[in-house]
Amino acid sequence: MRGAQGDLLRLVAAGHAESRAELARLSGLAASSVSLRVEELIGSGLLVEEGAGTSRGGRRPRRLRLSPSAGLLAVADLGAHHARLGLLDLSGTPLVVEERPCEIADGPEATIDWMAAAFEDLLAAHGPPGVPLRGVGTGIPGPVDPATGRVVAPSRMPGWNNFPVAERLGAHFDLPVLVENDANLMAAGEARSWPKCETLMVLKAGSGIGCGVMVNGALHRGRGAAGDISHVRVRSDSSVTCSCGHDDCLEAYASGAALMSVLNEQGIEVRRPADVVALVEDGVPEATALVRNAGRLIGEVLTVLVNFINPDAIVVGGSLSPAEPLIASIRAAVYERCLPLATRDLEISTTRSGPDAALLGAGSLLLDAVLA
Amino acid sequence: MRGAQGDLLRLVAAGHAESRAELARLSGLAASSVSLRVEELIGSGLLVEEGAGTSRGGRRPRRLRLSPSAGLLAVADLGAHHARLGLLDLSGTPLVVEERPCEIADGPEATIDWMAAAFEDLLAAHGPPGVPLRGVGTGIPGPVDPATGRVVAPSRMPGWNNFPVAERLGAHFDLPVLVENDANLMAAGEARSWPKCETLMVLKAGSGIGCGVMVNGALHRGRGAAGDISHVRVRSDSSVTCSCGHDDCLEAYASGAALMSVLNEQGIEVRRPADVVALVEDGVPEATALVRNAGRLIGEVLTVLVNFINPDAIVVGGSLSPAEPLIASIRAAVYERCLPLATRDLEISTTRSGPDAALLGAGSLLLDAVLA
DNA sequence: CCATCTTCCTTCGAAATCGAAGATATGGCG
DNA sequence: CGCCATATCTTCGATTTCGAAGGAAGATGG
Repeated sequence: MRGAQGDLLRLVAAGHAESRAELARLSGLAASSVSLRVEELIGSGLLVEEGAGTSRGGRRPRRLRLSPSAGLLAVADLGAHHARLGLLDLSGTPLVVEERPCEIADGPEATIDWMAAAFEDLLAAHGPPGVPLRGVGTGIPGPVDPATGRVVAPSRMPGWNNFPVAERLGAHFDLPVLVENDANLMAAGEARSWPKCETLMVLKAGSGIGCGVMVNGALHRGRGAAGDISHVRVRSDSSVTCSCGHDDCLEAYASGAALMSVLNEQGIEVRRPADVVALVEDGVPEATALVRNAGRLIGEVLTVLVNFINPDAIVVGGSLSPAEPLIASIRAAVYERCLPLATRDLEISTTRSGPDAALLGAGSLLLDAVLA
Repeated sequence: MRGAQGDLLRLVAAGHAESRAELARLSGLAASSVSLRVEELIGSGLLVEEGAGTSRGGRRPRRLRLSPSAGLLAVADLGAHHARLGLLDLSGTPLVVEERPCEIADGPEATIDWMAAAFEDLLAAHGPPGVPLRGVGTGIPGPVDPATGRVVAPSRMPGWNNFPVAERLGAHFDLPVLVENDANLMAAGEARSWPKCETLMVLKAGSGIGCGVMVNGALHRGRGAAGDISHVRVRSDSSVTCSCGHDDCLEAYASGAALMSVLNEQGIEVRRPADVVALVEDGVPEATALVRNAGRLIGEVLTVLVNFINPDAIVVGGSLSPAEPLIASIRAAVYERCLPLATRDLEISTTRSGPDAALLGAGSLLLDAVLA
């Protein structure tokens, strides 16, 4: 997929362009060059022409789409006790998504080999015959060094520290490989659902607290830990020591794990963050109060970041996100304390991409590698 | 300066490239095309060949520089009671820099007209004859809407709210005009001195507290308030109401103005932030303690941002920055509390560009407009 | 001092890209 | 319905860009 043609494909795949004219506008190439290239791409079976779009006052554009047989991407999102796995076509549309149990504590070798086998599984069961796999990618619940594809100092992944995940996964497939933090993938996935938002913060509120940032339309990786807010010190009366060794980390008060441990101590049995959401929906006051407090603490941290980054939107996802009081108190804290200029057009809402956000994000980022 | 040629000029002007070979590497153009273009640019008097560079194991490169007669930029940095003004050549090198008294409280019309006159002044006195002015720009001690060039909701600039600064300045000069927040300009200026740092936080500690951010080599503007940290709530025993109406803003404790007011209450007379620095250098314990506390508070705020953005460096500038205890306690707070991954290669130090950082930044940003 | 390697830069035919003009298709309006 | 304005897409000659080959200048190492 040599240079300029890859650019055109990417624009179509990412949903930015649907016609030759749009491609010309967005790519900066002359309309005639675009036509030539598109003809070639159609000739080689990567693009297909599909009906006509709506007129904007003149001749209707001929819609372009990636051919469903252009290729497949196999993507995964690893959690502590289960993994979501999916196959996407090159435009990022899911063919299948499954959730399977999987213990990350089994260590990297076992988990990655299991993932490779699961991908083969999905391909055999759902892959249209003759359509080649073009890339594989996975999200990891911990920091990933963007340069090397290694996991770096994860807090809840025993045995994974410094493990070369990308390398191991690449040994199974001779293809472009993507390994990225799960919250970062969520951010990349949500970005497709927020086309007007150049800078976006995506909060993953589950048993941990993660956050991914898109700045100017691109994922901001920093040194691999960018977006981390879980070990920010929060204002609090009591004093709790976090697993990281510091006192009063956000994670120690507002993560799903923290909420669950408090509830369990109070004799209210919960096993997963979703159970907390259920309690809130049932109107159990202890749970509601806890969730509301968590939202306030998270919101106070976001306050600093909103003033600093001025995002266009804050998206809340993760297994705790369906709990209404969570987002309500995040909103309250942010709107109350941030600069008017920063909140004037700021939208704070729950995920538009749903539980597959990370898989979609993996697809989106993989495209860049596959169509390079 | 049509497209591709502008790109080449910009690479030379910004100091990224010094030879045809480097231009070819950085611009992505073929070496032969670069040679052609460079020949034209030399022909039209914008570039000059100047001696030979150092060999990297083969033939020595022929050094390229922007012609001193290619053009001038007039830039300013407005403060509350004075302004720095300068002329730069197109490679951003200052020809003159002057500081003149100037009351921003006189309102936008008077100030901007004064600035225009001062620019004419400088040109008459120091502009080489026949070299055209190619752009003007200024820094403003308040938020600027990047889209319109208007000042938005500034806290200490009576009469400036919503004033179209860029428009008024443009009325004096029919040229590209840049209006930008002063801390943002400082960030753009420092960035040239930190060539290996893709993402950079630049703190301006003066009578106020400002901050500018470069993300992936580009200034991050957000909605015009990006980088604002002055109204972050800090942990504190007492309770102070800030001018913004909220309690316990960083600015109310750690800004130069706040330090000065405390010192004056204690009967130690200070009029400018530099006086505070002098007291610290004289070993006056009240001043040192205050500055150290300010550094700690600032550092605690930076903690959150460092974890989130993972900058490559934090640069401290502004009139308070020469006070050693300030940066020492910022360092202490950040290194103590941030994630190891975020601080591993993080450099925290004082300005490399000195007091002209904002002027240099204005030049750097103006170039993009002038050579577009 | 000479062969060899590296890097810088230019030359020149091949290939890609452009842009102006025109062909095609559609909506709007009298 | 016919005409105009608008937008999409193609054709084709002019221009730009590329890339392979080679010349120029210096480093390296016998």
